[in-house]
Amino acid sequence: MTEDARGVGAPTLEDVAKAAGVSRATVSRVINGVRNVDPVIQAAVRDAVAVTGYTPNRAARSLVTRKADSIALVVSGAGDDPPPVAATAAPAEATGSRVGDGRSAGFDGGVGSFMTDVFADPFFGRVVTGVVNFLRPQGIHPVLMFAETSRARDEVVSYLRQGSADGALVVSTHAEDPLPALITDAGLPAVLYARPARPVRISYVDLAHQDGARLAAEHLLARGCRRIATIAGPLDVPAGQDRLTGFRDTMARHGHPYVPVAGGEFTEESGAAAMELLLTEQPDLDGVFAANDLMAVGACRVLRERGRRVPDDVAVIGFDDSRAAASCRPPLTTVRQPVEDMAAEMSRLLLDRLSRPDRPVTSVIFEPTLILRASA
Amino acid sequence: MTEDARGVGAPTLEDVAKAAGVSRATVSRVINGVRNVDPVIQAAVRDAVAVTGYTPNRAARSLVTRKADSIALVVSGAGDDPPPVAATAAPAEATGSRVGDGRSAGFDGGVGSFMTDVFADPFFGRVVTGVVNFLRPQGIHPVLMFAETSRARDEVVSYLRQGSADGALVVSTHAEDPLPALITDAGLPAVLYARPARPVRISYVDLAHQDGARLAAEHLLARGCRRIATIAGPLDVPAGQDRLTGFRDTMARHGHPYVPVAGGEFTEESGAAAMELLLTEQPDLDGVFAANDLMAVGACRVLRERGRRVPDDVAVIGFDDSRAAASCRPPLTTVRQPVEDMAAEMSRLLLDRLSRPDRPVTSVIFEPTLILRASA
DNA sequence: CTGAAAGCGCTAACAA
DNA sequence: TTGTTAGCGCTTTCAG
Repeated sequence: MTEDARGVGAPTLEDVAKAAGVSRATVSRVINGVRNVDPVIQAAVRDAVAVTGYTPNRAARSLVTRKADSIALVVSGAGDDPPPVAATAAPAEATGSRVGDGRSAGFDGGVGSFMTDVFADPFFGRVVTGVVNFLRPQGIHPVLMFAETSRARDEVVSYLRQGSADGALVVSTHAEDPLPALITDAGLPAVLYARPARPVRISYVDLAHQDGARLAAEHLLARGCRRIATIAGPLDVPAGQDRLTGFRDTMARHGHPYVPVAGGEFTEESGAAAMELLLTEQPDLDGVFAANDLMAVGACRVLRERGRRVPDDVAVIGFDDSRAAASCRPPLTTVRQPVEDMAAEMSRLLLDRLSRPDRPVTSVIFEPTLILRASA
Repeated sequence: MTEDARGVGAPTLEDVAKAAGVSRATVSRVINGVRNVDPVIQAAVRDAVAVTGYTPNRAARSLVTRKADSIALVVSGAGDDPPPVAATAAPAEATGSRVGDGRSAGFDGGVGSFMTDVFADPFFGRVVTGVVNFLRPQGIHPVLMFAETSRARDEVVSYLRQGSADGALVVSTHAEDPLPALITDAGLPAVLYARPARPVRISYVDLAHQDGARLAAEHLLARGCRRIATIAGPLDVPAGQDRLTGFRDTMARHGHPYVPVAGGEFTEESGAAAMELLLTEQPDLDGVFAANDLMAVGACRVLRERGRRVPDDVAVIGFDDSRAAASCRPPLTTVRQPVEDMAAEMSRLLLDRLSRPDRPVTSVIFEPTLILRASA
């Protein structure tokens, strides 16, 4: 063990200054790359830094710069507070919880459930990938927060107000999510993934969902499908609504005013269930557009189980181009949503706003593209 | 917009003190719940806090307490640095965070791939769930970091040394991962998920993998299976090795000195491939133990495709009791690894160590349990 | 039980 | 170009 547990004796600017025979200010300058420092002195300082093993203290720096050099990555839902459990004024600190046997007692309400659902969807991993890819080179790392209850939301706002993070990247999973409004009302910088269901003056990044759905419809039609149905996502979230609308519009424009629709929840299971329904209503259908890949995978499974060949009997198109699309059997033809790029752009917008707070609220809309694989 | 953009005029202790007609010290006391404060004054202070909308400044607090009230959640690999791009002698220490223009050129090597893989496994989401469930009530939120290259590892160490986080929760994905050693060598507090492949003086939480494998073997045997094979995980990671060893030992003890083994990578695809191999070697097998659920799911798929009924013709047991186990068809009988609880315990150990740095290195081993479902 | 005062380590004027 | 000097907002002795 090499001492220096970041505890007490951690070297400070003062130490380095002394070692280099200059002032604190000078050391600070070279460390922060400020111009106008004699090259010779720069070298001396660098040596001193190396010798002393100096590392700048983030708290001290933040205190004066008023920036945390940190951002929060928030996954937010729309839930209310969990059933007002015990009113046992939480004794601030304290922990305890001798684990023991194993089985999770599932305390703390539905936190686990919310988070489990979040991670079950490949979407979130892609967002993190995009965010980290962009932020890490800038030396900043996201603080992960979940805001599925009103208390959790307050904590997010409070966290930001304390200056623990300079801003937030918010991924909203539900339409009625109050967080975006809470954040902007507090005057805190944030960028959303996807346009908020209710208008809020906040920057966001989104996809032209309708265009994507149009691409799917046109492809199905061009392929010769004539008895086409669709599995929609939740209609209370803009993405679900837009994908359905876009699909219907295009179908109508091409002489198919009526399209059978079954609703799903963006999960594989719900997609399978919807497919069953559709098959009942129209046993001879020859084309299906699912509003996301997970549902398309479920649909494919059901089609196979029902003796339909994909794509020979029924062509299937998904949406997102998530990992599930490529590993599906057959591989899914799908509409690509460049989640990683969008997440990176979201980060860029936030950093931009942080460096120039006067910057106006901006949105960036990405264009989807059709990815051709085997299912259609 | 309601002013107070956490920018300039944020109320400070001073403001609250003034409003309450007391000193800063007193306000600080009530805010931090220190005893010995006149109830009347306490009330007055609380009012003042409410009126002013005061929120303590985290940087200022950290500076004096020397604690960040934050921990890092690190997913680490064993990779080396990406292709030695530019040899631009890295300017010693320094941070400077010279932000660039913005646009992420998708550089930084295969970060995306590493992260994508991480999220593809249901394991990680469970770890996060357990960690957040435990940490959030204490008001602390994890900073997400990936340490798949040597540079990334250095950044993690540096991040901790800067005091940006008080300690680290490390989930290692590879055997040769140098991070645990790097961290302890720097005298920084950390807890690992799973025993390190190479001995390191560091606390960790782990599962009695061998016992789990024994449970699986015994169940298969008790069920009447006699031609049993196993799909192993990567043997360079302790979990993979132990699950195989435990299975083999138990089988041997019960008169089955030879067990066909096919290797997998803990992924569904590799499990499917392994199953194919096994079927070739021993077409009449009637029982399979897969070292994790994902591989078991792949195995089930292949078995079905090859006309075997599960569990009638072949019984299948998985490991982990991940979400995939329950949603598999048929639902998987599996050995449960209480990941969420283990992650919570890991957090508890770290917090414990942080509050009492003298605490000795500790490990907690959880016992697996057999979860009976339909596949065996 | 409360107030006064001394910093924590760093940056950013302002001088020199 | 470099050094001096104020603080940033908070906790924490140490008096009172």
